[in-house]
Amino acid sequence: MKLLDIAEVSEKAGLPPSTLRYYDEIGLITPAGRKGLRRQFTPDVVLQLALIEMGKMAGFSLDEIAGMFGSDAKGDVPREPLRRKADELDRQIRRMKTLRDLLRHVAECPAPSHMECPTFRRLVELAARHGRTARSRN
Amino acid sequence: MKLLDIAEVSEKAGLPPSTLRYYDEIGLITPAGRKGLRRQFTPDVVLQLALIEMGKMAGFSLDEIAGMFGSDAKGDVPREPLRRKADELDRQIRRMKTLRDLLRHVAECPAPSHMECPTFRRLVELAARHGRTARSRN
DNA sequence: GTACAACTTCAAGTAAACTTGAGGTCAAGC
DNA sequence: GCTTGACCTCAAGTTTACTTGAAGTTGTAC
Repeated sequence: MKLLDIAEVSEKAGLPPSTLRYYDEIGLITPAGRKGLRRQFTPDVVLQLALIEMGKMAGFSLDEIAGMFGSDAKGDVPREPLRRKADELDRQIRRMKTLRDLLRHVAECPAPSHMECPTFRRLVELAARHGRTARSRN
Repeated sequence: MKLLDIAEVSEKAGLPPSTLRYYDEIGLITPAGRKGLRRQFTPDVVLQLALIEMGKMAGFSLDEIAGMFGSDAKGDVPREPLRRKADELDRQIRRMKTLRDLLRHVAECPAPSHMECPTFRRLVELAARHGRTARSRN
C-alpha cells in the first residue's frame, strides 16, 4: 500500500498542510508513519478528511467529530449518541430547507421590508417553531 | 405596539442578554429606542433572532447574515447573491443527508473499523464527490 | 557529497463570536 | 426620596480552528 506525503494529501483533500499538521496534533488524523521527520499517510486519510469536512459543514466541532469517528481501536463506538446526532441532523436539515425557501422568497419578493411580507413572516415563524422543539439547553 | 426590554427578548429568543447587546453593537439588531439607558425592542426582533439562529446553523457568518437581511432601508437587496446562497444551501442539505445516513449506518454497522466497511466507504466517497462539485476556492 | 526544496517543530498571532467583570446609571416600588 | 435590582458601558478575556514565521532537518537529484 503506497503511502502519501503531506503535500499529496493536501492536494487531494484540498486542505493546506498546516491544517493537516493541526489535525494530527489534536489527534483527528494519524500518519501511518514517518520517513525521517516527514509524515506518511495512507490513502484512506483523504476519505477521513472528506468526512471531517462534512461534519464541520453540518456544524459539529472538531471535538464532536473526533467523538463520532475517532474512537477506533476501542472497536465499540457509542451507538446511542450517534443516533441522537443523526436526529439532530434531521431537524437541522428541516431548518435549512426553510432557510433556503426563505432566501428564494426574499430574492423574489417585492415587499419593501421583509418583515412586512406575510409570506416571509409565516416562514420564519414556522422555522422558529422547528427550532424550539429541537434545541434545548446546551 | 408594546415594546420589550432586553430580559424579555432574552427569554423569548433563548439568548443571553450579552449576546443581544453584542448583536446590537455590530448592527445585526436595532432597539426601537431607549428608556433611559435601557434598550427597548419591538416584538419583531424575536423573529429576527430566530432567523439569525437559522443562518448561523446553516454555517453563515454574522456578516453574511447581516448582508442577507440587514440591508433594509435601501429597499433593494441584491437578489443574485441570495439565489446563490440558496443554491449553496441545497448542496449543503445534500451533504448533510449523506452524513446523517452515514451516522445511522455507523450506529448499526458491526464492522470493527468504519474504514473497513464497504457501505461506509461508498457513502463517504459519494459525499466527497458532492463536496468536490460544490465548493471551489472560497 | 553537497545543494535545496520540502518537510519539521514550536511559539505566537489571527478572526469570529461571544462572555465576564468592574464600575456606573436609573426607573420603579416602598 | 431613597433603595435596589436590572440595566448600562467598555475593556479585557475565552474558545475554536487555524495560520504564520523563525529556525532547524532531511530525502532526492545532480
